[in-house]
Amino acid sequence: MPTPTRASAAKPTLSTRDHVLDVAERLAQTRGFNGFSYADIAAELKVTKASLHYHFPIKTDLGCALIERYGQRFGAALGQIDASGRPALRQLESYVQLYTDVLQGGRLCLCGMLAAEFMTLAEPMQRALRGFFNDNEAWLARLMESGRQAGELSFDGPAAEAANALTSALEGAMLLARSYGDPARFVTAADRLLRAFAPATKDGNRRRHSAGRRR
Amino acid sequence: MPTPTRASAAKPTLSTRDHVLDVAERLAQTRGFNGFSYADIAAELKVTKASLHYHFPIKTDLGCALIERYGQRFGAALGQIDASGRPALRQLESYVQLYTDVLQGGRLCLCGMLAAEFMTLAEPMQRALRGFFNDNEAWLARLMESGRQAGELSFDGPAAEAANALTSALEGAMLLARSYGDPARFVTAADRLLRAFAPATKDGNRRRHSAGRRR
DNA sequence: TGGCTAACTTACCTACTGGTAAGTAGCCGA
DNA sequence: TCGGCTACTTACCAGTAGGTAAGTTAGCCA
Repeated sequence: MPTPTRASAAKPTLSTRDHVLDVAERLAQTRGFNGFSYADIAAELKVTKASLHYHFPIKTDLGCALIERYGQRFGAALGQIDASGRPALRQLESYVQLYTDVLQGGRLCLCGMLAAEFMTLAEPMQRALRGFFNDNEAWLARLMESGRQAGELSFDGPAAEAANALTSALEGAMLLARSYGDPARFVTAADRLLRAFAPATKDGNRRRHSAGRRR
Repeated sequence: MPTPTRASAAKPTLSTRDHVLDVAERLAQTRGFNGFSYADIAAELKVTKASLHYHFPIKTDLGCALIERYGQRFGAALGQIDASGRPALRQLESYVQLYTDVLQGGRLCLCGMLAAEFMTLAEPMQRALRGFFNDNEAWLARLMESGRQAGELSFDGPAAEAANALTSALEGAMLLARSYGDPARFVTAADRLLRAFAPATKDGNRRRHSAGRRR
């Protein structure tokens, strides 16, 4: 399969390398980075291990590429939420929906999974991982702070702390929900979290938001 | 080292087997269950791999023993919290402190770590893991429900859901805090969570609890 | 004192791990 | 048409994984 005629559009070949990343990503999100081998990917794509090493000389290269691509996609999704211009609480719901979608595909957040394996990862992967969480938290904190200022969200303390707490809680909820094979567990926990950020109503209660399916 | 004269007290030998579990536990909590091998334990204890296989024929046996012992210790700690007879919010703080202590030792919760690796674990370990989370959630739900009835805690919805959400959030907060090598991140997130369960005061705000060190 | 058992060790096995070296097939631009 | 490049393959490799078989040693009990 020698570069399938490089199609019409862009420059990069958009082929084997991407397929490798797709498979590796799925394996990493379900079994962990230490839970799959080059041989697993090779078997699935019906190529040789050596061909994988051509694209990603050592496994750390593969891991870094995985985090980078995941981070870019995630960033793009956040950009879309931004662009929607909806109220902050709705944007927060969309943010949570990102996690729900991943879990419903039987996966964990790639970076949550890698965080568990953190101590076994080479330093470049550790750095990339922290970068992902930093970007994520920065975006969330910005949303939350502006939401609070607009009176659309309510919480106390620094927005960065609230953002970190929310991300952490979502990562943990994915972990536990998958152990029970029950994504609904995640949705329930996530709803509860979101409710805590809804602004108080006149009677002093917090607004109860959509009990049903969003989106 | 043939059964060190079976000492004075109890029946089991309280020796190599326990040392093996100690080392395996630490490795599992730092590197994950797939992140260490029999050889790692053997090297550290200066015994042969085969001797480990004598105590735990296959790795799944070791894993199950790990979860069982961890669950018993955790259960005992919960029993002590129960027995303290302190107000529910204080008990909740003690519960959180259990997690803080683990993290400060550079470790993750054993079962949180195993939850990440869930899909790679043999069925007996998966069952044992769900058992741990069930027990944990049942204890927490009981505490929270009775705390709510006593007016010492405030939250809405089923106590079991609140319990699941709290445990999930703590597990996730450990994960992220360790990636940053910064246990304070965990403490901050945990404080925020606890605050959400404190009963409302007359002025409609939630009581701000001890910003400093508990315990 | 002689056999039984617990707790090992020595020596080995197969499968798989990440990784490499050297070759090759097809395209592409000069 | 020829050299060079990309994207592979074949054929390896050493190290490590989990696991086993068979022996050894020391205490314990009858």
